[in-house]
Parts: sequence; C-alpha cells; structure tokens
Amino acid sequence: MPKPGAPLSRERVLRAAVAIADAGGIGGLTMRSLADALGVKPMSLYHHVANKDEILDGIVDVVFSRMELPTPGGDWRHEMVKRANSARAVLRRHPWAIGLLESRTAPGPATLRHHDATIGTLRRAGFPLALTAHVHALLDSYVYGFAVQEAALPFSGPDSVTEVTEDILEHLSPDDYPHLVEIATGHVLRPGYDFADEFEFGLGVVLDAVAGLLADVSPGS
Amino acid sequence: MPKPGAPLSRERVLRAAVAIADAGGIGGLTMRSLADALGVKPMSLYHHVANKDEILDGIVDVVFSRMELPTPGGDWRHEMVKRANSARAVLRRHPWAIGLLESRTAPGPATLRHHDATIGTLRRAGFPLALTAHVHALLDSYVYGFAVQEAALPFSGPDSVTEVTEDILEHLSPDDYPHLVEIATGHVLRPGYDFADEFEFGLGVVLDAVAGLLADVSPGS
DNA sequence: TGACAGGCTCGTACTTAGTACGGTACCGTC
DNA sequence: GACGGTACCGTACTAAGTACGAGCCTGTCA
Repeated sequence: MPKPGAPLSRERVLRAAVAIADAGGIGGLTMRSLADALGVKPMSLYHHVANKDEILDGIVDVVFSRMELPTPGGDWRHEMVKRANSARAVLRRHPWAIGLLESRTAPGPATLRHHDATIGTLRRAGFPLALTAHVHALLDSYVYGFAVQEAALPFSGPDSVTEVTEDILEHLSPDDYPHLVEIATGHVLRPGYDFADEFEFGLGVVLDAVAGLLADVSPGS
Repeated sequence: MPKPGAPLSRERVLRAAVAIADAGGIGGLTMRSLADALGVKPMSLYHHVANKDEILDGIVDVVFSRMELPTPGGDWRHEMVKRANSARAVLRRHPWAIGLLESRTAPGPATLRHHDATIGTLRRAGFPLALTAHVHALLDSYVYGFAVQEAALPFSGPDSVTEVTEDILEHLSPDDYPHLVEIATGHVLRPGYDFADEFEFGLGVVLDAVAGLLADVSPGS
C-alpha cells in the first residue's frame, strides 16, 4: 500500500513497521517489505533511522506508548488493574514485542514514561521505596509472563480452543502426560473456558497479596 | 572447535546450537556457525534436522530439559520453590530462550514433561482441577516475566550495577522521570542491591497467596 | 569377495536480507 | 541563476537459509 503523497519520517517508518510486524510477525519485517509498504525504496529508510536495530528499539517503544498509563494519585489498586489490563491487551495485539523486550536494553521515552508513572502511582499511594521496587518487579513479571504464555498458546481465542485442544490431545498419551491430559479434558475443554480469564484471576491474587503488604507497612490507611 | 571424531546426531547438533546461542545470542546462531562448531559443512546438518525452525524448537526443549522437575507427592510449596528457582536460573543462563518461547507453539517432550510434573505436584497436594490451572498459569507467568525483565536489564550482576546505573542516570532528567530517578538513587544504588533478590521476594508473596487459596478450599490440611 | 543400497557428507548455487557507496532530483537562499 | 543540503534511489557486496545432485563409506547379501 504505497502512499506517495506523505513525506517519509521516523514516525511513519515506525508506524508502518508495527503494522507489518502485526500482520506477518517480526520475520515479515524486512527493510524491503517496510519500504514497499511506504511506497519507497529500501535505502530511503536509512535517512530516518540508523539501521534496523533502531527500528526494533523504536517499535518496542511504540508498543509501550500504546499502553494506558496509571495516574499517580488515583486509587493504586484501580490504577494497577487498569495498567495491567491495558498492557496485556497491547501485548496481545503485538505479540512480537515480547520477544524483543528480551533483546533490547535501550528503553525509549514511552517506556521510561510508563515505568515512571507506575512507580509514581505506587509511591503516591504510600508504598515505601523498597517495597515499590519489589511490587513493581512483581507486577511487571506477572504481566510480561502472562503475555509470553498467551503468545505461545496454539489457539488465539475461545473459539478455536476446542478444536485445537482435541487435535493436541490425540498426540498426547495419557500414560506419558497424565496431568496435562487431565487438565485438557477436565478444564480446558469445559464450555466457556478462556485462557484470558486466568489473567484476571492471577492479577487479583497478586494484588490482594500486595494490599496485604501495604497494610502491614502503613496500618493507618 | 571442530570435533571430527564423534558422529553427527540430532542431540549433538542441538547441544552445539545451545552453546552458540549462549555465547553469541540467537543472532549468532546460523547454520554456518553451527556447522563450523561441529567441524562440518552446513548442508550436513540437514540430515539430522529438517530446517532451522526445528533447531529453534529443539533448543527450547533442551532448555526445558535442564530445569529441575518438581516431584509430585512432595511438599508442594517446597517443590514449587525448587522448580521456580531452577527455571529462573536456567533462563538466566539461556536468555535467548525467552524470546523463542513466544514464537514457538510446538512444545517438545521435555517441555511437556515439565508442565506435567508441575501440574501433577499441585494436584497431588490437593489443589482442585480449576485452581491448579489458575495457579500454574500464575506461577509460570511470574517466572517467565521475571526472566524477561532480568534479560532486559542493562547490567548482568550485582558487580556492574553501580557503574551502569550511574551512566544511565546521567541521561535521565529528574524532571521527566522523577520516580525512576528516585528508585535508581534511593534503592538501586544502595550497597548490596541485587535485582535477583526481587525474585525470592515476589515468589514468596505469590506462594503465600496461593497457600491461602488452598486453605480456603481444603481447610483440613 | 564383490556388487549394491542406503545414508551421511559435501560443493555449488539460488534467493532473500541488511546496508555501504555514490548519484540525482528537488528545494530554498543569496 | 549558481550553490548547497536533504531526501530519495540504483547498484552491488556480504551473509544467511537451503535446494540439488554428486561422492563416499559402511553394512548386507549373493
């Protein structure tokens, strides 16, 4: 879809890169496919980004920019739920971003802003400094790890679960993996099952525990 | 390091692939570098694996095979701690595996065995089926997500923390990111800080919460 | 024992990817 | 109307995945 009218820019390049990765995975994102999508030749891209690595750093930051920020000063639990749900939804739309997180150590401004807002919200709610760091690491671990698992699922929504799970079960011997088979037949194949529901559950458990930690430290709130 | 003596095999290929990825990241793992390491020409590899994708699937399973399995029948909390610590340690040694988890949907036998043992341990300890699924998703999320964060750290151990953090702080304006700066100066730069310690903390919080869930369900234990 | 078959290895070459190098067209300024 | 900078492009080099077919080694059966 070449758009000859608009001039190229770093923003346009990154936006197009995100769109390509969404459509065909990170593997589909090449300097040539990106140039094609922008109606341009590959080498033109290098006037707006230094190299492909910078594009990868850039699109990770674009992904962070699409997550809703928590608001320091609001009810901390509500803000953390809002942030976690938004982050998970965004990572689900851009699953390739999770793999990039691991290899990128140069966070962009949106990434920094995101973490700053999260930490700020906890601090404002009365979490002591060290506990804030602990809780931040804990919540981020949960969100990222859930996204990893969700991306690795062979099915992508509640619709295809039954079909895919039955296919997998045919290749899983109950002798070799009795408990996996039990979970698949007795839990996953139940009507109404949706892995996404696990997110709310786990998040609630974690936040309850965190609330307990806060209460121990500042009994007055 | 060519080893002309031993014959090629799928196992040897995968082991060498893991070693190369450990040394130079996933980017350093090419059919040519792999062949070189085995003292062989690239095309010889294709008699033991179908293609590079199968190698990637294979090394993920190798990584899982190196994690300590929980023992069904043992004290569930102790087994979960053992498994989580082992999994995190392994993922820290092979950080490239985290990125692969997201793109691989064909789990190998070691991966299946790992999950089966984990689920089995929870079931044997009295966790009902649905709660087992919830808890399994929760614990795996925490472990994977922590590994993601650990891999994305700009420093790799407690030794380089101070130096690297000070470098970063020079580029972080306290006006733009006040809470990040506060955490960095007031927590990270404290002597004795080690991000790895966050793991134990968060794991304890999660397991305490899980123990509460189990107690609610089977008050008799 | 000699011929054959099957499997392992390799040489060559094709395709796709990232990107260095230099050219060109357009634009505003003096 | 000459000049310089910016954005874009054509070409080409290198690295990587892998298809194709040829050589070699080994074990088997006549």
